[in-house]
Amino acid sequence: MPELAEVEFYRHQWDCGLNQPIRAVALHEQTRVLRGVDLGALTQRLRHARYQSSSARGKQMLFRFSGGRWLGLHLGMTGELLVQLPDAVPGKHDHLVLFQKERALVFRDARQFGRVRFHLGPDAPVWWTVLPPDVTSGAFTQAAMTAFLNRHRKLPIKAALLLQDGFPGIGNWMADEILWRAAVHPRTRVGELTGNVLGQLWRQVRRVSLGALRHVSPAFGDPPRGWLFRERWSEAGRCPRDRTPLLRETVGGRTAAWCPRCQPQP
DNA sequence: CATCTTGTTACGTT
DNA sequence: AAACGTAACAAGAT
Repeated sequence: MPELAEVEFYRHQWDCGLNQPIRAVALHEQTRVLRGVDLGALTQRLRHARYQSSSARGKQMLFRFSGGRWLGLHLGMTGELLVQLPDAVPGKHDHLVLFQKERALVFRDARQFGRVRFHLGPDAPVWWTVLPPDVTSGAFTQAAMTAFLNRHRKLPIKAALLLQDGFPGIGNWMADEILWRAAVHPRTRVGELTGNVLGQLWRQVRRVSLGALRHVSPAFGDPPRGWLFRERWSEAGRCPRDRTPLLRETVGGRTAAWCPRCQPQP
């Protein structure tokens, strides 16, 4: 499910456990989600540690615990964070559960495309520090975006928007939303985009990201009427602007939905 | 039963 | 060496 706004929603689900110690850790030993993790170290070093803070960069999350313990989480396609009662029994897809006195912090992921990382040390792990700047930050300038796109000139723009090195946190629905607003056909090759269109594209990356954070993150709400989001999932979806029936095809390995009138063939 | 899924990554080819 | 396209991962919904 999660793109940057949904990631923020889930991250805050664990806020109620801030400043409280972990009493016990439960995990599934044979789960894809925990691949590469030292399970013994995670279990023992997280116990008695206090949950201090969290942050998100794109679709990545980092949770900080006392004593230099760091938990990295990625939600994949179906991951979610939730809170249950302290005596909850971990379910089939609850791959990691942190028990506190008054609650259980649960990482659930049915499809197991998500990922857990664990790091010990005074500073954040390297994989975190080398993540690209958020598309909502000052570092994401039009020049920076263009420099990234120049390395992928043969790619359909829809596929380029899904590259996390250049557009961290953008996923399938946000990419379609951005292209619809910028009036760009998803199959347009990056190299075919003109200066004007690149400006539009950059503005819409920002608008859609900020809008998603505002509308979705607080309560997992849907974006308001007028967003492509409300139409793109259904077979009967229509363009919010002119009511033209949307088209859907696979572009860059994912389903793209677009308005053939607002986003004409390149 | 067939097909679909808001994500990455390994691998072979260009 | 990069960039590119596709299969694979796993499980539930339709």
